[in-house]
This record gives sequence, C-alpha cells and structure tokens, in this order.
Amino acid sequence: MPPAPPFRAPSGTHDVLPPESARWELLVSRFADLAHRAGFGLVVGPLFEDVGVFQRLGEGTDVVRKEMYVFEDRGGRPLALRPEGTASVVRAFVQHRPTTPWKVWYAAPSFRYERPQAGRYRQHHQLGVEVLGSDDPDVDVDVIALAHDLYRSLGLRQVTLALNSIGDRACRPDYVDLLGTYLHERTEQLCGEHRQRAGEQPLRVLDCKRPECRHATDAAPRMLDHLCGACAAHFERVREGLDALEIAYQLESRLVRGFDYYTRTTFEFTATALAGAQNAVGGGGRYDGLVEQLGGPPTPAIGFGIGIERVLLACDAEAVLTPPAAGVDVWVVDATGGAEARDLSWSLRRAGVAADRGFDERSMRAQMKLADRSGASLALIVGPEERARGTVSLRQLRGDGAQQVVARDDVVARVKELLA
RNA sequence: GUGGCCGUAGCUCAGCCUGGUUAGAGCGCCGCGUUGUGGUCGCGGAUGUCGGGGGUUCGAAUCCCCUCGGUCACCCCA
Repeated sequence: MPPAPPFRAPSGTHDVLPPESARWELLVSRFADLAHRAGFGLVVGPLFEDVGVFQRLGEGTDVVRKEMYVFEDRGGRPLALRPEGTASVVRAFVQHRPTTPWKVWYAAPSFRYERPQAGRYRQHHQLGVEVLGSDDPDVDVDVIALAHDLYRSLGLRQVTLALNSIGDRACRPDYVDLLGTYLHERTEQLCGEHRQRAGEQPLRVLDCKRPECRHATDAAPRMLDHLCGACAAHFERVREGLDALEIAYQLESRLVRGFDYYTRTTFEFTATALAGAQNAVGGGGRYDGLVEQLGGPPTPAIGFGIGIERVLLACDAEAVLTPPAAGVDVWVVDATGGAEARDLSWSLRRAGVAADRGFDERSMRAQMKLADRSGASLALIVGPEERARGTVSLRQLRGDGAQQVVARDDVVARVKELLA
C-alpha cells in the first residue's frame, strides 16, 4: 500500500461514486416521479433533531435504546442524528400544522450505530412517504401500492409483501394480555433471551427467528383473530384495495416491526433474491397515535421507508436497473492549446448539448483516447488547420469513423442534427 | 455488544503451508510505434514502508503475539 491514507470513511459509511452513482440518481428520480404522480410533495428537514423527538418513538425499540447517535451542540442542546424518517416528518407536521391530508415524500439518510454488515450501514438512505390526517383504508392502499410500483418499475420480480394488522388501543391491550398468558405458560420453550424478556414485550417474541420461539408460538393466538370491529373492518378494506390493484401479499401474523408506534396496518417488503441476512427492502405501517405523542392533535397517519442501498443490492441480485450510459454526447479535441475547446464546449453546453473536453494540452492521440473512452458519439477536432480556416472536423466515434469538415459557425446546429 | 474469516500495486489476486537472489501477474493508468486521429495490435514505463507495532531468526510478505482496519454472521432493522 502507498502510505496508508490518514483518513477513510467512518466505519459503516460509504462513498457512492460514478459510475455507480448513476443508478442511485436513477432510483431516486424514479421514486420522485412516482410520488409526484400520486400527489406527494417533497419534504426536506434537518438531519438531527432534539433527542426527545426520537425518544417518543418508544423505549422498547432498539433503534432508540442503543443505536442512536446522540450528541450535544455547543449550546448544550441534546440532539440526535435521525435514526429513521417518520419522527422528523411528524415533528414538522406538529410544528407547522399543514392542512390534511398531508402527503409528503423524502429521500434522506438515517443513522444508526450498529455493527455494519452486508446491506446494513451506520449511515443508510431511505426513500419514504408519509400521509398524515386520514384513517381511510384507501390511504393504506395508496401507500403500499406506491412502494409496490417502485419495485415493479425497477424491474424487480422477487419482492414479496407481508401484511398484518396489529390492532389499536382498543383491541391490542387485550390481545397482548392473551398472548402474554400464552407465553407465560410456555416460558421454558422460548429462546434464552425471550425467556427473560417475554414479559415486557410479548409481541416481539412473535418476531423472534430462533427455532425455539418459532415453535413455541406456532399455535399462539393471532392478532388478526382478535381485532376489534373497527380494526377488522379497516383491515378488510385494505385487503380489498390491494386485491383490486392486483398487489399480491401474504398475511403474516408474526409481523410486528421494530417501532412501538405502529397501529393497525403494518407491512414489509422482502427481496427474496438477496442471499444476505438483510433482505428487508422496505417497510412501514400506520401510526395513529404518534402525532399526539409528539404534541399534536389526534391525527391518524401511515408511511413507509425504503432502503436505497438494499434496493440496489436487490437490483444487482436480479440484474436489473443497469446503469444508464453516463457521460456526454460530444468530446472536443483541441490541438491548438485549449482555447478552442473552451469556447466550443461552452457553445455546445449553452445550446443544450452535453459536451466535455480534455485538459493540460495533451497530445491529439491522448485526447482522442479520452474522447473514445468518454462514450461520446462525436468528436469535434480543432487543429491548426481548422483554426486557420475557421472550421471544425467532426468525427463519428461509433461505427466507421466518418469525418466531415464543418464551418465553425455551423457546428452547433450540425451537432444537434447528428445527435437527433 | 459477541463470534468466524480476510489484510500483498488504483482494482482483482498469486507468493505464505515447507523463512533465503532486485516481491509477481492480469486489468487499469501514462508514453511511444502514428510530430493531425480513438476503438485492435506491438513496445516501453510509473506506482508497493507486503495494514501497523513488537517478537523469533544470520535472514520474515512468509512463523508467533498484540493492535488497527475490512468483511460476514448473531441481535435488530432499511
């Protein structure tokens, strides 16, 4: 190694560089299109918030308990880098009180102090939407369909949707009691960790992947069988909507998800093509109580987050979303010192043509190599001869290399013709 | 936070087990063949404190210890 670089990206973070970053751009713009088409507006907010904003997410969530980047600014204010997107959006809603339903989307980083591994980073990026102010089941359908259509538009085929309802404050407490009793009678069958923690978080035991818990909860009472009338009706309408839009899903009574704030509808998208352990590519749910917890009026809401890095991994696994050919259409080669390249490239750019050039007065041979490697389809060549005559040689780089001489004043128009 | 695996050129890696001449290959990069022309081909070139520190030895990329970094998995999630 050369003298080891004194600095590198912090553990769990990564640089996204060209040409790979072209896929990133494409993914975000694809999502932005879908969101706009569905009537969502962009929300951009702070990367850090008062730590209290996230603590309200619930003490039961690992993300809040042990994974937050917390710090004090110079004024001694307790802050935290945001570990997820929803809380910030809810805080903004409570602060500004926009008219409802408020439909917003975002593309933003999240920070969690975890041990990095494939598909899991300390800074990762999420695409998300939130709808605040409506408990219409069709909103649930809209939100789920948006995520579904994003995966589909990318060409992903091996993404499955798991769906559940975890009830609301009317019916969940009774169910949790019921489940707690069931688990209590079988404590000995649970895995080591849940043998101790089952009492405080009965729902989490359902989500445990260890075989012991898995087996012990196979016959456990299911939330879906104990929804109150309102929740059951809501869920039924959500299912009708998904069916009508031909969005396939599997009922997954174990799906509780990591945040305490969820109510009623919860869902998760899994990329089955991903070999690694981290194959959840998106998830979300309804959070009808969160706005109140953050000091706002009672406001039903729902949203999702989609992990950009994981979606791209899934795209790799399915060999879709191939990087668009990046680069310019025209390369300007100047063997007279560079001033011609400067002027020509800007004439083209100002006329809307993507053009680039080499620097440092390199040989024509070297410049032609750059032109070739750039992927440009045309090379504009200016040597002493062209300059003296006020012309430009225009060479096709793809195909036979046909070359023509064009008057300097006609170059931009001619280039546009050839590229059309 | 716990555990497995891996650190040799910009990248992918060989060499390590069985210590011994100036540490290699492919790709990439730069130059030349072609003082006005890329893609093919040929020739030439640059870049390594062999992750770092310590130890064993006449001698360490190679053996031992520590450390740092990466990676994968658990937990949990996007």
